[in-house]
Amino acid sequence: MEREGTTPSALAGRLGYLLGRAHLEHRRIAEERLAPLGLRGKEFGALTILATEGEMSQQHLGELMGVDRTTMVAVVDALQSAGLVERERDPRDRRAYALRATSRGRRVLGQATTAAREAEDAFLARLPAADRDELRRLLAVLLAP
Amino acid sequence: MEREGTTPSALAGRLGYLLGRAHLEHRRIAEERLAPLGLRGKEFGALTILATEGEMSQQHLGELMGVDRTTMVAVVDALQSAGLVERERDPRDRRAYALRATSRGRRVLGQATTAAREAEDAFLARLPAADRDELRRLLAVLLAP
DNA sequence: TATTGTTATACTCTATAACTATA
DNA sequence: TATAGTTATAGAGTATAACAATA
Repeated sequence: MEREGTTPSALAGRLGYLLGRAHLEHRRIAEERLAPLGLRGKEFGALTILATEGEMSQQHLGELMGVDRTTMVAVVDALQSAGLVERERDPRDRRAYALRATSRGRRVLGQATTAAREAEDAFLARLPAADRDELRRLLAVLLAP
Repeated sequence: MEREGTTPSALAGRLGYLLGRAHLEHRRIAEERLAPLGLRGKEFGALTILATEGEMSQQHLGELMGVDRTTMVAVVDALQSAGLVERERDPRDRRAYALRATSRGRRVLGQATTAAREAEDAFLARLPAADRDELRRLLAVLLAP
């Protein structure tokens, strides 16, 4: 897709169209704000999970994110090159890594979290606060297991 | 992405994550229901616009959909091969087409619209009716011009 | 000169298959 | 045998550049 444009009335009520456009537009804003920190969206998500939930394998991290393990290699490569995540072998299973956010990773994550919140606020600017929470709630219900 | 899985608590409130997962899941269901009719999501969207708003050029159709004109070529090719859309030159500007849904196109669109509504219902199954409308309303506000 | 549709091409994203090292 | 990580590779999907026909 190329531009934002206006919603054609024929698609105005189509959920797929609305979700697709909203997702694309939010991602555009979020990637723009994360770029100065050297982070892509997936890297930010991975760093968030590692900092919040502690050490885990690449495979498990990928499962939590809904990303294939082959895709996770490049994501963790990027985080490691930037010094935000460390790869250590898990002593209980030396096939797997114990991935860990570095202190620098936690510091950058703090800035990235602020940037992400600003991106959300920019994207949600047209909605009053109550509606923002309602949108999050509705989406969370749809994705609940 | 590969599977559905559960939402990791660290990302549960992240709008980008919620929108991305919701969009992906809805598209999965919708493409599944449209496939028996020989339609992809974009083809369904293009056919809907043409049937609703009348003849227009490929360029204009692409702009309404938020899709590049080079991408529209294959979309319209598919619709034309299936006999759902006709390409005629616009007599007022012979560089452009006047794209038109055929009667067969309108007939298939009727079935496809039913399939799309069923897909939306399946996706929204967890939400009461009032919340479904609310979700659509909130997304529409965010995308308003 | 500019624009519509087209093609060739390249780039991004992601998954499948096959490898290695461990289990 | 099976699994974690890796690589090579292939397939979508989409965009950029260049072209022909028309304006």
